[in-house]
Amino acid sequence: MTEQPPDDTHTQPLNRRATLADVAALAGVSLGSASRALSVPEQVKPATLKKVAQAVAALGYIRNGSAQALASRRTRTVAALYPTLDNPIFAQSTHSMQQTLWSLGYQLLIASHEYQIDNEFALLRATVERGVDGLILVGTDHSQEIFSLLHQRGLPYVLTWSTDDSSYPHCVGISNFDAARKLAREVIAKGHTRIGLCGGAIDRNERARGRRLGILAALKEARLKMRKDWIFEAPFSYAGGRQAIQYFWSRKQRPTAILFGTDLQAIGALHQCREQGIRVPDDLSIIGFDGIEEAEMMQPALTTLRIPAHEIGRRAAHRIVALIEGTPVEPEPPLSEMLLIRESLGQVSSTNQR
Amino acid sequence: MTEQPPDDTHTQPLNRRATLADVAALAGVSLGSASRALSVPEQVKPATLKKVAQAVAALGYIRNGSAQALASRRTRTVAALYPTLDNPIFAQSTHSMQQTLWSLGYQLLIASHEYQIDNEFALLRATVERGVDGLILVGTDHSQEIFSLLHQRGLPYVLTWSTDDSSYPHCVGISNFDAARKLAREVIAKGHTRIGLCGGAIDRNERARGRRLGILAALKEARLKMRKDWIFEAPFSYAGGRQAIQYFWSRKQRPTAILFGTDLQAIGALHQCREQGIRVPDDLSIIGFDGIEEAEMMQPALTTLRIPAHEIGRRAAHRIVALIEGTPVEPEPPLSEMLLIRESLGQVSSTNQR
DNA sequence: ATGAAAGCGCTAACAA
DNA sequence: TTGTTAGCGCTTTCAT
Repeated sequence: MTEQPPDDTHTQPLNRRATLADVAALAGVSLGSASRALSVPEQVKPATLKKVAQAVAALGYIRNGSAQALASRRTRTVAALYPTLDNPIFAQSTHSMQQTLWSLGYQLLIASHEYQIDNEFALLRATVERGVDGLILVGTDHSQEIFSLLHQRGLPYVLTWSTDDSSYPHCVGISNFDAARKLAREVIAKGHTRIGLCGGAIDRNERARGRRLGILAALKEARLKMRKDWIFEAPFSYAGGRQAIQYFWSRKQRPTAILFGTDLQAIGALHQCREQGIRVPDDLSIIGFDGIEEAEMMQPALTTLRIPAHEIGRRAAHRIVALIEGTPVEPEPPLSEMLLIRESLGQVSSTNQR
Repeated sequence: MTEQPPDDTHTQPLNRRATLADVAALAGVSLGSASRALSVPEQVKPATLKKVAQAVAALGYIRNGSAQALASRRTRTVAALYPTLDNPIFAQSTHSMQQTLWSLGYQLLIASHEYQIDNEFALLRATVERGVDGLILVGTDHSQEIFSLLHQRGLPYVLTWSTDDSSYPHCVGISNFDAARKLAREVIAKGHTRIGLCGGAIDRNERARGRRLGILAALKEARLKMRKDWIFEAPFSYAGGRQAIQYFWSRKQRPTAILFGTDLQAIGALHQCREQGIRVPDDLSIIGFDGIEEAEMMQPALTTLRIPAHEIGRRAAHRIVALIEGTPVEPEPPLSEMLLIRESLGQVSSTNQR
């Protein structure tokens, strides 16, 4: 009798992690069938399916995603690259994006470069290296390197948040220019003529640029001019807004209204006004941009413009999956923002006509 | 003369994506040397290194992470599983976690189950399948399934946010029980005897549980009793806090102070009080928990307790890498929280002694 | 519907 | 220090 190598497969647990080959062996089918049972069950006979399922359960088998990705050249993962996650407006879109992708059978890989815009390429490179089937980027203004890499690798991508400065058909967002102009017109309609502006860095950020230009356009329409020293640049944070108030209030000439690039800044500004005893909106009107929930909670409540962040997340998710899977998609219809006129924007009265 | 297959390597770009073999060929070295040049450059002669680097640049070569992971069984990726990203306190820790991991050569994969706690296992499974070297979880209270999977796969993990209810040596967080008791003592010290509590669901959430128990302990010490109908459970959101105020103010007996499970709820409550004309802190004191930046911006400013979210992110990142790489680590020293006593907590006066 | 077998692109052990 | 080579665990033709 020939000496047989021991075959423990059916009698005791493996001392190593179960592979698909183990599953196949235990189920008494070939490796190919086991693979198909998991990936394309409709091509497999129910009986086979059942045997495989039992073996999977018995072994506690979990697919090795790396091997699967290597063999199939697909990862079923989409990456979203954000400037930061520290702004509630981005966190909002993340949520619906993840839910939607999950429901479509994809995972979401989230990363952020924290406004170190030069890191964006490094981040993208690392993400591509790790392996993703598609990307969702924030904004339309990215370095040439980035687009080159994307094209060179044939990676589908969706641009989100804005449609400004781009003719790419897969932009899911609003026109920041139009939105900001609309908001500025409201401010002007309240009688303001002395209007300041606090934006963020506009380098590689067409959102900040579009907002600034939209405001300037509205002023121009109304034959108002923007003083150079009433354009202030600050970080996109509460602290940035505080700095802006300190800056404007240290000037000899002060505006009666300030339009901020983000709600985060505007809320910081509101807080700083309280510290300095500046009455809002009597002494100064403050206007945000984004429409985060916190804006409504402030005292006075912040006037702002709501960006449909959840809708952006949802649509971007559907779109990137369509691009990955080659489903035809129409060019994206524009999304619409909503004005939220609240207490922090006041009518100009004799009080602040100095 | 034998017919030779054309060798375009040196003359024209490849029509397919470059592999490490292409790099090696172009550099005139072996596959192994090329691999080492990228992974363990210190083991390679500078001249070789240079040739490989040039070939990489010339071909625009990017490593295939899946293949690398398959061959090496390491992904250099850590996943962090959050309940939600829609709370600024989590977004904060995410930031420092990512920075730290990146600096240590790891990528961060972020996912959240949005308080669908039953999804946590599915999320973990998908994450493990995709391939990660280690995990960072929020909280100590997870299902048995989760710990089983982690142990079965030999995956290192760190538990964050709290040290309550766990003897696991790799917990990076605070004692929610102690912290909440400390906070409640402050409230009692201000003369409050009629104290309400608004927490969140305590199922699979030892943080919510610890906070509730800490408050009850402080009351007991002071020989105060907690009325059953003054314990209200609401979602961890602004809306949840609003509901709580509606609930408490519809009771015949009302508390003079309410302790909330999170700042999000407390801020929603502050807002609802304004809506209903309830004066804070004259009619009611409101106390939060977390110490998010927004707490300070409110009018009145919210009394709360700061959780060192950034520190948690940083330490968890260092720790998980140490566990992955087998570096010895001490058990985690406890982190400390900080009381932030602000306007929303008032002294009890005759006014609210009904 | 299933089986056999050839890779996917890389790492790591081994030999030189 | 470098080259050679055998896998890593899976998918996917191609037969059957």
